[in-house]
Amino acid sequence: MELRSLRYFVTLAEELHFGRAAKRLSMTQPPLSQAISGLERELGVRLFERTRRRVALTHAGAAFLEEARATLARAAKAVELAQRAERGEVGRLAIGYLAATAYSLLPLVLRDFSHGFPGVRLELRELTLPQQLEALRRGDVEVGLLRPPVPDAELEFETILEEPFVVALPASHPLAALKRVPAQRLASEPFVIFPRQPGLVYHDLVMGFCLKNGFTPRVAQEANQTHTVVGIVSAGIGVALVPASAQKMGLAGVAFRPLREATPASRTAVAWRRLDSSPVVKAFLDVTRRVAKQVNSAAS
Amino acid sequence: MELRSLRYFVTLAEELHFGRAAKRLSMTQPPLSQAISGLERELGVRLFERTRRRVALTHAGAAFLEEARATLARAAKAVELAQRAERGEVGRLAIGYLAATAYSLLPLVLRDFSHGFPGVRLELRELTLPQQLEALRRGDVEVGLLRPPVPDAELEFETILEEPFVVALPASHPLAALKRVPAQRLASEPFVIFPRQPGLVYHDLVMGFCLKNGFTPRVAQEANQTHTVVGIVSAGIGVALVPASAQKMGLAGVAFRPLREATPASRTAVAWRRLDSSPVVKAFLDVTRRVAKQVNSAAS
DNA sequence: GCGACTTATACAGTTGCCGTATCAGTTCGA
DNA sequence: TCGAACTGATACGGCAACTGTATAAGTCGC
Repeated sequence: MELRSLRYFVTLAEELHFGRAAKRLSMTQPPLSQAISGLERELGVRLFERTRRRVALTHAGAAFLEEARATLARAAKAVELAQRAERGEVGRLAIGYLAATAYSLLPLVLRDFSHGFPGVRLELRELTLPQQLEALRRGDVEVGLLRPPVPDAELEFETILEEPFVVALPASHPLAALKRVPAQRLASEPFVIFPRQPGLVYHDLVMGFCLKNGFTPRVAQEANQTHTVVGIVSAGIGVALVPASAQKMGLAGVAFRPLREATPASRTAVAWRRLDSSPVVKAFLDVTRRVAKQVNSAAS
Repeated sequence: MELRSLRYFVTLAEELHFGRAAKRLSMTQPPLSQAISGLERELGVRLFERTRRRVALTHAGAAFLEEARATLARAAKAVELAQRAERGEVGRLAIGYLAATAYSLLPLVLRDFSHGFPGVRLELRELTLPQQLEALRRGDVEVGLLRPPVPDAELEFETILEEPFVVALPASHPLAALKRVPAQRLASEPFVIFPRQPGLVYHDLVMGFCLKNGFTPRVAQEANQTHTVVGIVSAGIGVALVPASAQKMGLAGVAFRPLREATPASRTAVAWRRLDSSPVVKAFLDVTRRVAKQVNSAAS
């Protein structure tokens, strides 16, 4: 049995007239007669009650009509879905992200992506950088929002966002009265700082900045995630240098001030498996780049 | 697009090998290659990732596979359903029945029918005889269990059950002490009787029986349904002659006793529209006849 | 680097679908 | 009552599309 037979059958069932049905099907009446009787023979079921003058559905025909329509609809849906899938408009996408991105980049990307691709089910995993690398390798997530670099030949990444570091101070701290903080004034402050770990550059960036400005920071506390660092600052333990987007966290008890000196860039990147040809991933990367461009231009 | 293409596609998606897929499809490899690339061209979607040596599904192909399988399954279901419909194994059937049959014939018929034809959804309507005739004419029910005769040329009926009348007595009535009641002993009793209505024969049957036995019953109360009559008897208002199957009602406070004399037959019939060619109706009639035959032979 | 393997292409034969012509039966009006 | 119009079925020829055989082209493994 072929879909063509079903299309003929449904049309005839609607018209109950071979001539008109044939016309609607852009064909002549004889082949339609043949096709229908062929279908009946194939099924072993009389679908139409035919006098020489009138056509009516049998009970079996009525039952078949419902299913035939459903079959045709499902076939159309299959085509539609395949085409949308190729354009990356359907499927699922697991996204790994650093807690630090959850307040700035991620929500913007998610808003744009879910708006443009409502057929894609998103799975969100808040993961640290090493967890993300592992998840990407294992295929647990398809893309990750993280800090470059990504030292893995299987993975590819692209820096999408650059922002300066700012000083995070307890709200009551005297330096919070300044509009811009000179680096020198931090020389005697206790620091909350990212730990030195292989693959994590923040420790080196912050240390390098301090050394360049003539002092070695006194480490009061280490923490390896930005939101943890900011939380510790809000508790009054010390000051910290954090990416400017940390201000978006909206945490009470913390003041953020730009530095007078130029800081290194805090970079955010998106990473994916090098071999991944998924159109959903491609679409996500496109959205991410577009959103990041807007964020960058709005910041400058 | 045709189902053949889908069958080819699904098989190839399962084998991921043109040669083996072609073998499973009882064809050679070249036409399969052509059919698949034709399908891809028609959809405008690459379904397979093909190197010269390996075949893999694309993401769009995976999405299409799911729908293609569903489409084929639905098509198979359509065929199955049409064939079962022609055998009367699916559909719906609205049954009208007298309250009197609800305790004896109807449950037996329903049990057998729903067992033999689980695909048929039953709709049950308890209706009086004139209501049933109207419902049958209007097509609200396809079949009816009722009292013959059926005075309508559009309808056909068949008597399926004959049973004697018995006396229904208040449980405390002196005559309840007898094993069989002589008709004469009812001469002075107050009677609960079916009203005289055109098309209803019970009134005439009961009156005829009494007259034949030498008395005219004194009418204490009229009621036009058997279960109402029995209810009134149980309230002590009088005695009544009712079909033997009324005993199945299981109503407290009523005793049933056979009569010493032969009574007219209380007949039950099944009726349907003369033009109705529904296989479901045919199947129901068959079941009804079979069940009635068992009931009749068990009673004699 | 050669052989085996796998998919794509070329070409010819056949099947099967479609259109034209026509038949057969029914309905309706004169 | 008879014929004209209408409707579905059948006959037959043409053509498109599918299938099979033969073969090319590219890849993997030894």
